[in-house]
Amino acid sequence: MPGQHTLDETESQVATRLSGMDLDFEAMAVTANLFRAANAARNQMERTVLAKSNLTWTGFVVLWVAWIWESAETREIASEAGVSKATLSGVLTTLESRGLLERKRGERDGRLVTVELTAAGKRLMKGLFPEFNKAERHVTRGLDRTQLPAVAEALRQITQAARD
Amino acid sequence: MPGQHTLDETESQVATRLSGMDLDFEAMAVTANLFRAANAARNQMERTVLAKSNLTWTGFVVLWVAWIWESAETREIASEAGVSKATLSGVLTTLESRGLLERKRGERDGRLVTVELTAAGKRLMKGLFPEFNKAERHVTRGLDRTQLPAVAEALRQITQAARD
DNA sequence: TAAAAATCATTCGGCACCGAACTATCTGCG
DNA sequence: CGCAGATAGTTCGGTGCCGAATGATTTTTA
Repeated sequence: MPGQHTLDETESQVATRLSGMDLDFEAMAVTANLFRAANAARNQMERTVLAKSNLTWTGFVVLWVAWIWESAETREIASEAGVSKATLSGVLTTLESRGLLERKRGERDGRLVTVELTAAGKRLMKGLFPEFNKAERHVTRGLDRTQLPAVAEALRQITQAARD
Repeated sequence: MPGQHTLDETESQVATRLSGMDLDFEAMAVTANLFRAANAARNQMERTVLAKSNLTWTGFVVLWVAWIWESAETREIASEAGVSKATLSGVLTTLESRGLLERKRGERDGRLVTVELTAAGKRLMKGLFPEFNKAERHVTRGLDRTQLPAVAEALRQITQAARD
């Protein structure tokens, strides 16, 4: 019964299947595991932390950005959250309809919209974020604490490089 | 003009805003940068490599898994690709309608479906993958080559930990 | 061996997600 | 001033994405 492959099996199958091609296997291993890790961590946190508050991942990230910055312009939120402005527009509508945040037209510049959490939104984040952080600790528990800053830094480098 | 914050600005704002709370800031930095990096890399690769073949990220990953394993069962593809079987079902329908792969009912077990690339699918992957790998090299170019294996290993640890 | 339980894939409803087209507003240059 | 071009956000159409419910097949159990 095939079915489930381990990470090692997958990587060795990759090496066999692609041998002879002129490829950068080390870069491949980094990106492949980057996506696997991000996916696994996201799914884990959605199930264990976000589901009970009926929040999607992106909804949470949007609330988080607005919370951290007290008040934020939409283009800024889109950039921080890593979604397009089209997506953000829909997500904001959802969150606004649930009373978690408010849109405000810019006064000085009528094109801009700033977003601010409502009291309910702030309350939610205040209760939720410590739990979220516990999950963050959980998914990083396999790493030496001393190497955490180096891993974070490596990921920052990837982010920079991917922005061209 | 606020608008765009750098990574450093964001992280220092986070530290200020959350100071006093009992949080694991190092774990937070790792996961926050994990999602940023994965998102940035994915968007980059979608735009530069996948868009011209009119493939979505998930479509590409699904093709990739089936290509690497010659032929794969759907539950296996879903697991490797990091999507639910519900999502996979739709994606397979899309890719099948474009003639890139074929579904085959299991003969021994009638519940199973195996997926195999068509000739067109194999041709596409053969041409596309080297380009994809160039993009992988591109997004990791900010890292020391000597540290690549260690970064890949750290990401494997996160994947493991997130699978509970 | 018939009925119950398990396993696998698909369908369904609802939100997320994007690029492209559109509307509204602002800025700069003549 | 006035209009061309830039910039911000929303809308639109089509896919991805998930959990829950469903349908189909196999395995287990009584």
